[in-house]
This record gives sequence, C-alpha cells and structure tokens, in this order.
Amino acid sequence: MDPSRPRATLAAVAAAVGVSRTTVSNAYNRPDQLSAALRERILAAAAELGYHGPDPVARSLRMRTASAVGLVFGDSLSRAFVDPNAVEFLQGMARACEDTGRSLLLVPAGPEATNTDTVQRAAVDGFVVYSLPPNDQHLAAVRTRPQPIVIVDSPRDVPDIDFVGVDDRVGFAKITHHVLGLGHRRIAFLVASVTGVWSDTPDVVSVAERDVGVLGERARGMQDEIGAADVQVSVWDCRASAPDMGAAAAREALAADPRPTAVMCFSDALALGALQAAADLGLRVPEDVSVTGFDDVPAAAAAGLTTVRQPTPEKGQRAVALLDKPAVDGRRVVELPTNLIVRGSTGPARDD
Amino acid sequence: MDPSRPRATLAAVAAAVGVSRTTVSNAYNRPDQLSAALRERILAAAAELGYHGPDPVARSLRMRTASAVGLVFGDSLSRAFVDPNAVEFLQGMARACEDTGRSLLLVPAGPEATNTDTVQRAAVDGFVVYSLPPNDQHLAAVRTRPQPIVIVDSPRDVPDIDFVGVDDRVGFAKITHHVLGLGHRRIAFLVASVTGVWSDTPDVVSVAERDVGVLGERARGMQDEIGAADVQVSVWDCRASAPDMGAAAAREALAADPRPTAVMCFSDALALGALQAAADLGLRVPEDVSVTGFDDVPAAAAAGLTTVRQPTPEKGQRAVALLDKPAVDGRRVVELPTNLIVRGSTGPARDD
DNA sequence: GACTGGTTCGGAAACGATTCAGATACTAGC
DNA sequence: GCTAGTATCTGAATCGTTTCCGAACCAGTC
Repeated sequence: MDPSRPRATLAAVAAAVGVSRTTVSNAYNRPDQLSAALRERILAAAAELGYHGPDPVARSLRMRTASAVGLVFGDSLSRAFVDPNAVEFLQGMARACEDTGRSLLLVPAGPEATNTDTVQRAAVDGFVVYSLPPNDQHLAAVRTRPQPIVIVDSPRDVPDIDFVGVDDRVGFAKITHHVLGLGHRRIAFLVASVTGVWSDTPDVVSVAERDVGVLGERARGMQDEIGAADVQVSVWDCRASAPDMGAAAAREALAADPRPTAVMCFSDALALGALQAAADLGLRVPEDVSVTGFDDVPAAAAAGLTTVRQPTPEKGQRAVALLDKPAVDGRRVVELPTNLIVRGSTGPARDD
Repeated sequence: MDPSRPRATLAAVAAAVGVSRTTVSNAYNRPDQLSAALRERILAAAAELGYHGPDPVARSLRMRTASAVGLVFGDSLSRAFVDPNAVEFLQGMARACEDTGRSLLLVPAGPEATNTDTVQRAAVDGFVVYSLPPNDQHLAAVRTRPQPIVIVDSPRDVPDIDFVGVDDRVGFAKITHHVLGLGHRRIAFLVASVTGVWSDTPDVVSVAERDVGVLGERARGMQDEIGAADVQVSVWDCRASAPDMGAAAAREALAADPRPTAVMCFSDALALGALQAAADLGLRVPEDVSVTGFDDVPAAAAAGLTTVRQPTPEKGQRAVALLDKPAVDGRRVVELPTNLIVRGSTGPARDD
C-alpha cells in the first residue's frame, strides 16, 4: 500500500524474525512444518513489514505453474463479446477454470494485432485456441510455446494438436434438409468467414471447396443435401458474426428480385439480425421469408428461431479438461453432437 | 514441442553459440546492440535447440511487469456472462487491453470461492474490481497486493481507491420521474443485489437505506422522486441479474391483486425477462403493464424497452486508463452520465 | 605509438520465491 | 547414560531472465 517503502520480500521477513527463508515459506505453504507460535510471530512480522504473501510471479517461476489458462481468440477481443455464441463459449471456459481454482487469461490475437508479443508474454499453463484462421501467426506463436494446446472449432486437422468441435457438416445438412423439405429453392446464405474475405460474389460451391474452417464444413453440409437439385444459393459475406452485420446483409439479400424465400445464416447472431431486417422491410416470418440460424444461443429461443443447437459451453469445458490431462498417445479429437431445433421462423415456401 | 528433451533456456543457447547470456538476450530484446550476423547465428541456434524466446514468467519477474491486467468479478465468472451488461463491461476492458497490447486476466472471485488464492496467485500489473460487495474477502485480498487498483460500480466510498461509476441515483430518479409522470402508482421493483440476500419482503425504504452498493443508489434515486407521494412499491429480489430470474420474479409480481401497473427493473437483463413473463401471462405492454430497465444493452433497443442508458464499455476503458496513470494526489472518482431512453415499453397507467 | 571515439561483447548481481537434504534439540524408553 | 525417534528449523541450489558496468577491439588521427 505504501509505495515509498522498499518492497517487502520473504527474505526481509526472515531477517526481521531471525529465521531462515525456508521457515517463512513454510509458514505460508506448510503450516504443519513449524510450531504454531513461530508461525504467529512470522505472520505478525510480515504484517508489520507490509508483506502479504509470496510474490505470484516468483512463485510461478520456481514452481513452473501459473494457475491460469490462456484463451487465444480469433477475432479481436472486443468484437468477441458481440457474438452471443462466443460469449457462451467463454462462459464454459470460465466455469471450468473457476471450478479448478484457476484464472482465465484472455490473449488478444485479432487480425489487426501486428505482432505476437501478447502470446509470447502470456504466463499460463496451457492454451485454448478458439476459431483461428489456418496459418495464423498467433497459432504459430502458440505452437512454439512448450505448454499444452487445444484447438476449438478452427483450424481443424492440425497434426499433433488436440481438437474440440462439433459435427458442423452434419448439423448444417440437417437444417438444410429441413429447409429444402419445406419447398425452398431460392436461398440466401449469410456467412461470416474467419478465414478471410471472399470475392464480391462467392458461390456456395467455392465456399465449400475452399474454406477450411467451420464455414467450409457447414457449406459442405449444405451441399450434401442440395446435391444436384435445382436450388439457387446466393452467398453474402457479413465478415463478422454480429446482428447488425447480419441485418445489413439480409437487407441487401432480400432486395433481390426474385426475392429468396429463405435466409439461412451461419450463426444465430446473423439470423437475429436477419429477422430484424425482415421486420424492417415489412416482411412476415415465416409467411414471406423463412430464416434459420446456427448455435441456439439463448436469444434464439426468445426470437422463435429455427436453428441447430450445439453445446457451446460444453466445448469450453471439454477444452480445459483436455488441457489438464495431456495426451499420452496421439492426437485427441472431441466431436460433440448437434440437434435441429425447429421453431416458428421457418415455414413452407410460398412462391408467387 | 518435444517434452522429453530438457527445457531449452537462454543459457543453453548462449552456450551453444559460444556467447554470453547477455548477448542472447540482446538478440531478442535489442537487435541494435549486436551485429546482424551474430544475431542470425543466435536465432538459428535457438531454433535448432527448440528455444523460442524468453520465458514469460522469468521475464516478468525480472522486469517487474506482467503485461496483463486483472479483473476481479463480484459474481461467479460463469454467471457474469449471462448478464449482457457485464458482457459489455468486459468488452470495454478487453478493448482497452488490446489497444495497449496487454492481456486480460479474469480472476474468479464469486461468493462460493472459499479462499482468495486466485487473487493472490494472479500475475498482473493492476486490478480492476467490478461490482463487489463491501467487506468482501477478495477485495481485502486485492488491497494487500502492491499493484494499483480501480473499483468499478461497487463498493463506493472505499478510501484511497480510485473509482469509476455512473450517477446511478440521478439515473434512476429520471426513469422514476418518467414512470410516475405516466400516472403509475402501483409499482413492482425487481432488484438483484450484489450485497446480500434480503429478508422475504424487503421494502424500498429499507433497501435505499441499507444497501451500500449500486442498488442502494438506485433505490435512493427512486425515493427522491417518490417523496411523500402515495406510491406503492413492492420489492422482489431476483438474486442475479439474468433474464430467467427476472421472468420468474415478474410472474410472481404480476400475479398480485391488485396488479402493479408498472414493473421497474434494476437492469435490462431483468426487464427482458419481465417482458417475456408479461407476454407469457397474456399481458400487453404497455397497455396492461409498463416495463422499464436500466443499462440500455443492445437487446433493449430491439425489445423496445424504456431504460436508462449508461456508457458501460466506457467504464471498462476508463478503469484501465486509471490503472495506467496512477494517482499522484488523492483518490480519483470518475462519474459518467446517464440518459433516459424512452421506448415503447412504457405508457400511461390504466387502472380499472 | 599513444590517444580517441565508437562498436560489440561478457561477468555477475539481482528479481523473489521453493525445496531437498541435512542439522539441531528434545523426548521417551530401556 | 545411551539410543532411537520426532519435531523443528536451516543452507544452499535453483527457476530463467535482464541489465549495469566495464573490457576488448578496431580504425583513424596527431
């Protein structure tokens, strides 16, 4: 509290009491190793000197443990909190951390970060990498660190690194099956790619072929269902999974003539924006246009959004669990299930 | 990457190249202090040995800086992500951190944490304390640390510690004025106290008098407007600022006979739940019941909620800014303004 | 050849703790 | 009185860096 006085250290306390450093250390970490009376004297002297327990950094250095796990985010941290699905993931990780008495270090690694210093300076026992583009410099930086690593969602298929994700392809196939079953043949596909910006008018085939992240998986799931059927899919890149981005793209997509009868979204965040856009345009859902999402965030239920549920908080917990029990043989892959949740935002196509 | 081989240190690299540790350190931290050729040789040897830059913990110890700021949360971390206002605060802090190239350490300090180890083990350059009850053990633990501290929201009036908050009292007075002006005289007040659980049926006067946190401020603002007027206020403690909690309490509150004509909520999170409850009960808003919130989270606009806007992300940024420029003389208090935002969820009282 | 000014490099002391292998004293048992 | 055993405490090495201060070197000038 008093910055003027020289920093109190364990050695200073030891000197004041007239015991060795070992004994002071024991007073804090192994009370059974010294008499209660001496311990009291040490604690009193410590309080007197303004010493309040071992320095966490020095302790970390010596013990080789930081009691913290690091989370490296694909998007900029401040934008991460705009996507409710990312927030749910954070929640899962936070719960796992607090259950084990550790802290959670959020490491900024957005695309605008020009260097990887933050990763290199992070004092953690392990890293969870969430939704990073392949060949990202931060991923490379994390890999050079000796701590255990778990990748969530993206990139898939990194050799030697444990992975947690869901069956995105199957999940998106399910919801595509549902939409096609309702008769929709003109579909706007709102996406947010973490792997880069697309050309002006990407088509779904090239997305499915070229995107190696979550988006590619879902696009392939869509293709699995469409097959050779005569379905027109227009792709709109929203660049970020946020409601306002989805609203903007949906407004544009719904202005097309002929208008798509369904708007399928990469995420609930985008879909919630799309619902807003439809309302703004005076379109009824699902009579005039059907809307679907992905994730099943809490707001989706309130909005009556048809979507695919994935156990997002559990992803965070599983990732931390993998960190704690390092692999003994080979790469571990945890693939969690998805479920189609049909609500009121989808209905039969009505083309007139 | 290869855990079997002995950990590569700066000293090992120095030995391999045949230079001193100083020189290797300079190769990483001050490239201008040695010839480019030697630097290349050192980096090559480092790569060969599997050394990838200075150990962050050792570096922290020596340099007395952790490049991270700590956030101590009043609620359990996993519940923090349920309140959209807390998420917005996090977003503000995250932005401030990434702008300055630091990481953000989330330190669990919920009421169920039995010890303060996490605080004591946190390697950070400063602490932001968010919405903690007074006399909390974690706050005490933080205060023993020599790092700078900033308190946000609660507790107010801690001597010597910088503070960031908003004019909660004035803000709540504004919205109370609005509601009373619409003729409401039977009001349900949904609260979430961070300072403890109340008796079964607290009344607003005792809340205003006894709560020393944000809730107390707002309750006092309410009282300022009500004065001696004949207004019945029933208080419902939701215990956590989450939509489902608000919904449950609102259902109960709206079952009373005579029914309150307005539900005023401590936060938007509760109010969003209250809106849901009203819909479930078949009550029209605002014809049958008016609902108000506080915070103006993004979802409030979509829901058409009358509320009080507070610049939550800015709170996070200002807190970090205070951390960076330690006070030279006396305690600093930053009080940000609030604005009444009238939307469609409030209307004239219609008592029949 | 001594001196100067500018590079480049090394020695060694911090930074603040933990921990293992003893040392010391003290009690109990015979 | 002697030994064994236990409770209590200490010495010293170690974790992996950074950095101050001085030394070495080299070319050029008087």
